[in-house]
Amino acid sequence: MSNEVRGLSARYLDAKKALFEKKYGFLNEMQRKAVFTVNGPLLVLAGAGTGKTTLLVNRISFILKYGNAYLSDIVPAGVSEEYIKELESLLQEDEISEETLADFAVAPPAPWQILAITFTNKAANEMKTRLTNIVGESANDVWCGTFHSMCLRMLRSHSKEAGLDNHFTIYDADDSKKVITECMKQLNIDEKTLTAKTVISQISKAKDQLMTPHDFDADISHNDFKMQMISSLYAMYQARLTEAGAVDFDDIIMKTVLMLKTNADVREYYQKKFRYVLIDEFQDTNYAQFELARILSDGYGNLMVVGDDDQSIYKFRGATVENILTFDEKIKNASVIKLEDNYRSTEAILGAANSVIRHNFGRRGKELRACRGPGEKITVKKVETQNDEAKFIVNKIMELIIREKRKYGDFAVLYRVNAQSGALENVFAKSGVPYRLLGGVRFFERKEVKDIIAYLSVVSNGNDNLRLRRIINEPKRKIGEATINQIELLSETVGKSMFSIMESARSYPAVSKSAGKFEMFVYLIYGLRKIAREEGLAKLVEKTIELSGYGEMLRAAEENGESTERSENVRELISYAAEYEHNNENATLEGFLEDIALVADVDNYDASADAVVLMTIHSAKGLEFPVVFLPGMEEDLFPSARSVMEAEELEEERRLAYVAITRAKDRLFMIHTRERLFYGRTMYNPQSRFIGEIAAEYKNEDVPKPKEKPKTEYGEKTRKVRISNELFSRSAISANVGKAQSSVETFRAGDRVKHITFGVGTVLSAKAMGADILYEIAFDNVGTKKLMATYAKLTKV
DNA sequence: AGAGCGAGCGTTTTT
DNA sequence: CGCTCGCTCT
Repeated sequence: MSNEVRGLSARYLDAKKALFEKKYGFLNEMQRKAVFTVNGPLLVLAGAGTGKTTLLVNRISFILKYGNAYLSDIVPAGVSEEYIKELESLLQEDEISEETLADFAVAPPAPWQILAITFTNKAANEMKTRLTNIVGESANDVWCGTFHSMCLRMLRSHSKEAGLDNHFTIYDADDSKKVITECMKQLNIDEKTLTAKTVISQISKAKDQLMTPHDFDADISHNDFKMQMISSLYAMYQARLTEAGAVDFDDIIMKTVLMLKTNADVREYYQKKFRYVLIDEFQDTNYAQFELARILSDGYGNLMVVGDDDQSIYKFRGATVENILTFDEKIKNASVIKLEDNYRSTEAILGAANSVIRHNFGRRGKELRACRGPGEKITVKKVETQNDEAKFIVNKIMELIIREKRKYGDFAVLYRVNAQSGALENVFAKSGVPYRLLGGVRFFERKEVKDIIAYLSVVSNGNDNLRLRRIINEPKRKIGEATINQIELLSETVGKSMFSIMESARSYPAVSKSAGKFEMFVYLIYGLRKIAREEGLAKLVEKTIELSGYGEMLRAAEENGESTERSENVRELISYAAEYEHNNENATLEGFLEDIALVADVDNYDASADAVVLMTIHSAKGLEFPVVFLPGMEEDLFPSARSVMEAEELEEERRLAYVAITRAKDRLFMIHTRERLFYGRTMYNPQSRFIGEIAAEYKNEDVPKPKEKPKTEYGEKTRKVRISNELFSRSAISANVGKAQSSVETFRAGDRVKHITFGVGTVLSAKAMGADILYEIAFDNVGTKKLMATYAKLTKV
């Protein structure tokens, strides 16, 4: 090769890279680097708000369009001086077309050769939507979903290799617990010796470690009495699931990994298939999930993981931060890229977040850099009770809506435990501020919904003994506990499912006298199976509700004055089925049940609704809000009392605080109370240590003024009212306020008024502020408050 | 079989 | 405080 040609090659490669750099100029340098690094293992440490989803979406679309174009040093044969000049001149253009870049494409994969795994359906859907916006419909063929949905897809295609029935049922946490409780009863284990909760978490841990009941039993560290019991329970539990043709959530992952490990054909099939594997939220993965990622990416070795060790908040349910901390030790030749430019929050908020998280040890070490202005300092507010806390939040929201022209949807109230939501909800409900409460009992966990789903499960899988038990006498069919136990006993001795015993009850003397009742039930299921085959899914759900007598039962309950909520929920399930049918051409009952099992919450947070959102900090991960309130910033609540004993747990709490702080874009309020009623007990806790960890320059401590002596003139008793100098006449206010506010009643100083939250009081002053009126009111029981007319909802008394 | 009542207990949660 | 669970009584 002559010197001249080599020079041309270098110039060609430079021009190519420059063109890509320019095309992706909307990303920062590190993001671009992560997009272009498509070969080999890659760890991206992405701090909060550093554009992680943007990166993932663009990396996938880049791979789809150009494959290995950026890194490749292939130079087309006979590349000419003219051609390179043309490329170089393209660089001067404002816009670089995709066609131009497509010429550089090196072996771009088909969409189905890319596997992108997230933790929640929400994240998966967002990724799909954004990907579709860039690459169009081909995004649908990318394997993009949660760990569980992707594994299920593999298990379904290879159910035989995984040792599963064609129609297996998925048991949720509730189902698992029931099975465990049954097993414990059978083994005569008292809940006082060993709680079902402990057993479940141990089994779950074992499955995370890919330990079968056999492995568990063989583990020498499990030789104490308790572990022996757990070991027997694990074996028994697993046998029950197998009989019922069911898998639990952990099984979905474990069985996939074990199948891939033991079956070379299946393994090689997927290893050849997936040229690129991407895993999101890697800090929340467990051992089994890491193994899965490792095996699936072993064909091409293109495994990219993204995460933030500082946001690992799910250790309590089996996540191992070590996965991300030691990724580059475990996976050879891994590149590491850090994203530290934060586009979300103000300097004050980031400063606070950084100063808190710095107190943790064992970090990868990242420091978020602010790309926005300094912003307002964080407000730390101390109040008396949790009721005052809620009122402070509501008032602040109302104030900021007017002062800063914000929408209700801009606000989030994030708390440590769901039990805090009650006091907040009360005040919100009274104030008239629209709010949405996340958490609590989810739609698919409601009893009536689970019951109907249990019917559908039995229709789909007659072996599902647990679900059969659930509905066999719901509504009442006069099949009592004793009878059911006999069926179960027979089922165990004969080795057939409970349903098949019921089918031929007449031939078993022990239960033959109830055979008539069983037949009714069996025919009900037969009938529903026919409907499942011949009519649509929504029809099936509807007829299940009616033919089972469940609908009748609910209607009867309503006539006795019960709320219509349960009927509504059940009907909601019909619409859900109709929607599923609408969205899936070949909708099957099995697919529907699977969807329900994996898509937990239909009332998911909908950012488009203009309402304040109330939720736990855990649920807020991955979300962002212009204004965030953190109530309950007290020791023993946050950090929780249980965590302060153990350094590791305290660090997890601190990461949780970090997540909470970094949700805020513009404003952050931390509130703590002097006293708090919690589980019926009053606690008096000092402010959270996390407030203390925030450097003073980022926070404003709003220390309550030294106990203001209650001024008698504000009191109900004396009826003396201080009249402010700033008082406007009624007409002056109206004039200032204009037409838009005509529905708001106006008041003048001295008027007695009533506010729905604060009660009765006397107007001290009224002042026009733009289109609104600001009232200062001395409430008889609450002291002085300033209220905006648009939200104050005052009435004359 | 089902109502009624008292004891006990209560992080965080997605799939 | 408010829910669930299990026991007892009808």
